[in-house]
Amino acid sequence: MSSNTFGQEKILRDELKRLRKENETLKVMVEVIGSKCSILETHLRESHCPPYHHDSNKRARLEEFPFTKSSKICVKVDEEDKSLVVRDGYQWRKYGQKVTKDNPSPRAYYRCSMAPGCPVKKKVQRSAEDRTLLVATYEGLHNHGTVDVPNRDRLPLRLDQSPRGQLVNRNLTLMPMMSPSAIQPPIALDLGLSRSSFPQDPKPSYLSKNLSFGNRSNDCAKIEEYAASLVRDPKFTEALALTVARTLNN
DNA sequence: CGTGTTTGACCGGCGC
DNA sequence: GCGCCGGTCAAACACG
Repeated sequence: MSSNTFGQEKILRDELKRLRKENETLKVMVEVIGSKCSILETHLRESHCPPYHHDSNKRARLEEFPFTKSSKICVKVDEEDKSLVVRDGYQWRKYGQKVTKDNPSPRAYYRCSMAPGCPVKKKVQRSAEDRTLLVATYEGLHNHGTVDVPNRDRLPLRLDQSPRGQLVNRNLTLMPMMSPSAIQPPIALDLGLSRSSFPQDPKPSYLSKNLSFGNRSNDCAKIEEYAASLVRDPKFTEALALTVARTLNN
């Protein structure tokens, strides 16, 4: 073996390393782009879902202002994923779990633990209709600022390692630093990587045909319009860039 | 040892 | 008054 061959091998290894890194970068970019799609899906679902007052629970009467005192978000997760975790940028402490009458899935109760005395609570429960949907109901107003945390665990974009080894990107929260989250809850996004990470299913789920709103031309127009407005919004772009940068750093 | 989760017990509001 | 039900508490437990 000549030293020339060793040199070539080293070059090839370096190149392979570089390509792997580039591949990772591209993966993240695809995820972020997909997140836009999920934003639209979440918003559309919210606009279609009636407020969460269908049961006769009296406490629900307090929820008169859906986006100030109480609000609901839907997050798509893997159906096999039993955990009731919706990562929304805040830190939550679980204080209870209960099986409710109208839903076989347990409901988890969380309190915000980011600031002492923060009154915000959230309930997370799997949707009775769609088992892949986690419904998180927020109550109260945060008595602290928005999230700007260096801690990796609180990063908006998180790639979890599932027990089976594939990357599970549970959700993404985009919170422009200037938006008072006390007024509007963070937007939870599903990037659909739990499936797209499988080699046998290379197509990201957000690109798949079964987007629930994709069939109606009216919805498509709405989506296009909303996507365009998001792209024009410098705050959104900034948050997106920040998320990408943080992910790459980690 | 500190922190977070689990889970059975308990509480309070409401309908009958 | 009683029972049902959602929400909360708190002791036990797990984990890093």
